Amino acid sequence: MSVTKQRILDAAATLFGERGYELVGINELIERSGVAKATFYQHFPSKENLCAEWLRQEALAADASARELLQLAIPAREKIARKFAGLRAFLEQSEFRGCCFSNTATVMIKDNQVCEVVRDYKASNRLFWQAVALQIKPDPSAARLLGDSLFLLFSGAVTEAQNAKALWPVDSAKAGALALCGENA
Amino acid sequence: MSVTKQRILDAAATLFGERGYELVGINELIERSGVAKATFYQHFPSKENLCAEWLRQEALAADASARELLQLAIPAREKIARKFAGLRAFLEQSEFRGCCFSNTATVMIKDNQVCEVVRDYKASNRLFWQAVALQIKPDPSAARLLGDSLFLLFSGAVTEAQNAKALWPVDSAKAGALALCGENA
DNA sequence: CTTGCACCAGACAGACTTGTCTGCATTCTA
DNA sequence: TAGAATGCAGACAAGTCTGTCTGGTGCAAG
Repeated sequence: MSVTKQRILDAAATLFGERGYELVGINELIERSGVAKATFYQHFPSKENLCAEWLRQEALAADASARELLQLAIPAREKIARKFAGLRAFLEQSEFRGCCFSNTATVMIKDNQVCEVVRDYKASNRLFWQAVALQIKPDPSAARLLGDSLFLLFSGAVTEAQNAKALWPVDSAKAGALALCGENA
Repeated sequence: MSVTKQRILDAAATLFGERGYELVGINELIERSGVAKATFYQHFPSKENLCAEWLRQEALAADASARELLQLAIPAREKIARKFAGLRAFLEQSEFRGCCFSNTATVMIKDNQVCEVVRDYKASNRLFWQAVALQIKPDPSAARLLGDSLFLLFSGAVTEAQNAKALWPVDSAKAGALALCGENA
C-alpha cells in the first residue's frame, strides 16, 4: 500500500465517516489528502471503488477488535457490556454518526461491490454475537437465536441513537441484551 | 390540500421511498407527477420542504395504524406478532426498502425540519412500544424498559433486513421480542 | 546521463443539480 | 363578462458532480 494511497484512504475515512458517501465529492477528497486528481485516479478507478476499499479497511479493523474481545478470559456478560460501552464512547466522540456500513449502503443506487462489503461485514458481526451467545447458552440452536437478538438490539441501538442524537438507546439495548441472556451467565 | 399538491406528494412517496431523498431530483419528481416546475415551486418552497411534508404524511398514517393496533382487544403478544408480520409483508413487497425516516435522516447534511419530523416519529414509535409493554408488565418502570427493547429490536430488524436483503432479522427479532416478554402475557 | 515512474496542477467535457423566471392557457368566481 | 387563480412549458442561471486529459516536475535506478 503506497503512502499516497493510504493518505487518500485516510481522508476518505474522515470525510465519508463525518458526512457520508453521497455528500462528499472527489474534489474535497483530493484537497483533504493533498493529492492531485490525476493521482487519485491512478490509485482508484472510481469514487465507488475508493468507498469499497475504505469500508474493507474498517471491516478489517472491526473484525480484529471483535476477535480480540471474544477471546478474553472474562464472562460473556462482561463482553457484552464492553461492546455497548465501546458503542457509547464511539457515538459520543463522533457526534452520533451511526454505522458507516449501514449509512453507506442506504445511499447506493444498486447492488454493487460496496453493498457486498457491507453484507460481508454484517455477516461477520452477526457471527461475533452468535459466538458470544454460545459462551452463554451451550445449545447451538438457542445460541444462534440469542446471538441474532443481541446483534439486532445492537444494530437498533446504533440506528436510534443516531436518529435521536441521544445515548438512551445504547443503555436500553444493553439492559435488554443482558435480560435476554438470563441469569445463567 | 389541493389535488395537484397531493399528486406531487404521491410521487414523492413513490420515488423517495424507492430510491431515497438524495437520489431523486426535482425534475424526475415533477415529470412523475405530471406537473410543471413552476407549479411545484408554488406548492413547496424547496425540495427539503416537500420531503418534510411527505414524512409528516407517512408519520400520520403510521401513528393511526399503531393506535388502532394498540386498542384491539387481543393479547399484547399477538399485537407484537402482528407488528412483525406487517414488517415482513412491507419488506417483501418493497424489496427491502427499510425505514424511510431513518434512511432520509442519514442523508441530511445538518439538523433541519426533516430531522425534526424523524425524531418526532421515532419518539411516537417508542411510545407505542412502551404502551404495548405496559399491557404485559404492569410496573411502569419495567414496561418502559421492555418497550425500549422491543422498539430497538424492531428497528434493528428493519435495518439489518435492508442490509442483508433477507427476512431472517424479522423472525429473529420477533423471537427475541417474545422471549423478552416472558411467559406472563 | 537517460529512462521511467510517481506525482502535481488544473483545464475540460458532459452531465447533473436546485431554483427562478417569462409567457401563455385554462378555469373558477364575483 | 372581467379578473383572479391556478397550472403549463421550458429556458435559464449558477452551481455541483465524476472522470479524462495535457503538460510539466522531481526523483531514483540502471
